Amino acid sequence: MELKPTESELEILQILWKMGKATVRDVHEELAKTKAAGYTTTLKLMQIMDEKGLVERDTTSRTHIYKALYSQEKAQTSALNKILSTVFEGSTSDLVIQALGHHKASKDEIDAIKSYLEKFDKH
Amino acid sequence: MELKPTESELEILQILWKMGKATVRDVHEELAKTKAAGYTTTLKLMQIMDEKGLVERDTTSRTHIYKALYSQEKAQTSALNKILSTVFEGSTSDLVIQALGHHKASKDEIDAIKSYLEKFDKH
DNA sequence: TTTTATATACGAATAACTTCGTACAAATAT
DNA sequence: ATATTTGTACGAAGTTATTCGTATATAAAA
Repeated sequence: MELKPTESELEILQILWKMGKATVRDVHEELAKTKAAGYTTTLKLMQIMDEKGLVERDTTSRTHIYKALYSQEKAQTSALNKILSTVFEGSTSDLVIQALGHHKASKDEIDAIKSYLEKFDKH
Repeated sequence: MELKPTESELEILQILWKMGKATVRDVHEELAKTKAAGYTTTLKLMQIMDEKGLVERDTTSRTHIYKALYSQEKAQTSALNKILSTVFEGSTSDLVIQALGHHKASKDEIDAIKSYLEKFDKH
């Protein structure tokens, strides 16, 4: 089960995560807002994603309805694992501190992280 | 200045970050430990990286000496930016919490993060 | 000195990913 | 009814990245 979305596939997944269910046209129009691409290009990509099992589609109607099978959380975990091993030498704390340092989180975000960290004291 | 390392180039950069300075053979032997690849493949990649400005090389001797110009920190920032926008919808706290949740940090790491967070209270 | 090992350069084959054109079927509009 | 629009399927061209073979030069070994 070698299922790792490519760059373009990830763009489509992002839209599917937001929309839940969507047609090729839905996705394509959303995509067109930020990127120039032909309709059949999007179609082809989504067909490939279906073959790979990244999405599933309901083909009962002429216009197929797609939804993501590869979840956002799976993508998050995979992305974190990858950069941890390739650029952070496995150090979670380095990653976290870098993230906090360069992408200034809001007060609320900081609080959310602090309260999350409390869990680690609770045992 | 469009300088973004590819997957293979990143593997080589990782080795250069560790070694500081290295020859093609140095890098290739290190690479061979985890991956099968011909010597000239590594050579070619490193030549391309030189053209791109990802590395620089001293060519005064027959055996060229390479070192990374693209720093590990730059790679870290770039990697974080990318996954923040592609899979974390820009939420640093989501990223941090996911990172802490799935890759259990050691007590020391948690402490390092906590003390880092104190800075955010200091104003 | 002659062979052998090791180095770079570079063209080209291969592979992976992306994009598009065309064919054709079904739905909608005229 | 006929034309137009909208949909899928699919082959293939285009692009980018990766891999490798061969030529050639230098250094080291025999």
